[in-house]
Amino acid sequence: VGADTVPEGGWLDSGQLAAWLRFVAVLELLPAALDSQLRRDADLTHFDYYVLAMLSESDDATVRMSDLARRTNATPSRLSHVIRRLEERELVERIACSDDRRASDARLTESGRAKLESAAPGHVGFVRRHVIDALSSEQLDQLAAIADALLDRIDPDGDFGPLRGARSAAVDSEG
Amino acid sequence: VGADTVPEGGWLDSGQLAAWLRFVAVLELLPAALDSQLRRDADLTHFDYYVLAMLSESDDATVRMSDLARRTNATPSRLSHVIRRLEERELVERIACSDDRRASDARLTESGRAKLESAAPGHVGFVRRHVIDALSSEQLDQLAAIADALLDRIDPDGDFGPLRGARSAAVDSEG
DNA sequence: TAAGATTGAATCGTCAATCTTA
DNA sequence: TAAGATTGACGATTCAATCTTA
Repeated sequence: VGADTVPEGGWLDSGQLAAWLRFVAVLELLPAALDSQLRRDADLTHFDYYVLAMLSESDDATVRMSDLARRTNATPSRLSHVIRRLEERELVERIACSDDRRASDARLTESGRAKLESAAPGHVGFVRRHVIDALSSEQLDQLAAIADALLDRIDPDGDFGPLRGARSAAVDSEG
Repeated sequence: VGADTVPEGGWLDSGQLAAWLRFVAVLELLPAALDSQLRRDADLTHFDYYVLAMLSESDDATVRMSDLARRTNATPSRLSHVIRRLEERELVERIACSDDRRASDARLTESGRAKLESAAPGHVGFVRRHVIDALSSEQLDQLAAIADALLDRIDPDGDFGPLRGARSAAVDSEG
């Protein structure tokens, strides 16, 4: 590297900065909009909704806490607080685990399923109008690829989030 | 519309859902990562940093509160609390406005500028490594366009955020 | 009457510490 | 010794109400 180059990547050029500033605006405004819609219409945060949705898609509507934390992109602490609040509202219940007595399962109650089903149409409609329909189908594909690339950097070990990209269990490969 | 169509757009297909789930993971994890880096290295939230950065780029390092709220994508209430905390740490100061006595200006102090300058290299490096360098230059352009499209839906009146897209003050146009 | 800004109460998330069991 | 999970204290954001001035 020459002596008079910018040190280690340096600042952002104007195009990079403009893209970053717009993206930051989305990072601030979109979660706020999702929370606002769900709180107003269903008295749920977006994270609450997500927890209920992940439970509803599982066998017996039951998921191990540590697994649920991973699926909802949350720390164990955050999930524990949220599950406690949802349990007070009788939307979920906690069940002690028989095979591993350190663990516990969260389970969606009937009342929780009813809450989710009453909230879902409004929420899905909101997501459709504000995100899906705002983008062309090419842009939606691009967004998925971009999100994958970002998650590889933010969470390289895959501790959080849905299974992504092309590496499910690429341990036995030759590369 | 036919009688037996799905009501108003209906659910998301599997491709749309997969893209949305990945995007939601980014919305959860990236802000947390930004906050974590800045809190650890500079005792600032990402929003704190953003406020200081917006002030530093303005004439006399001074911005009207309502204007600063728009530029930082924040509600007046949120900004007011944050500015109070930053003022207690002597990183900003508030100045009563002479021309409009309802308004007040926030101004970056010398100490605030020093804080920003000491935090900037580490933060910019983090953004570069985790976002900019994770994407191709085509993807970064795509992300800017996607963010624009989303902001048009989330904030159609442009109450928040940086000036965007092709409509700066398109009032006098013919279209 | 509305714009600009602030405040206090309540809620939510984070961090560090803890407790139990594998 | 580490994994799974929880707790309490603290910090940050939201919501509704308020206050002042245009």
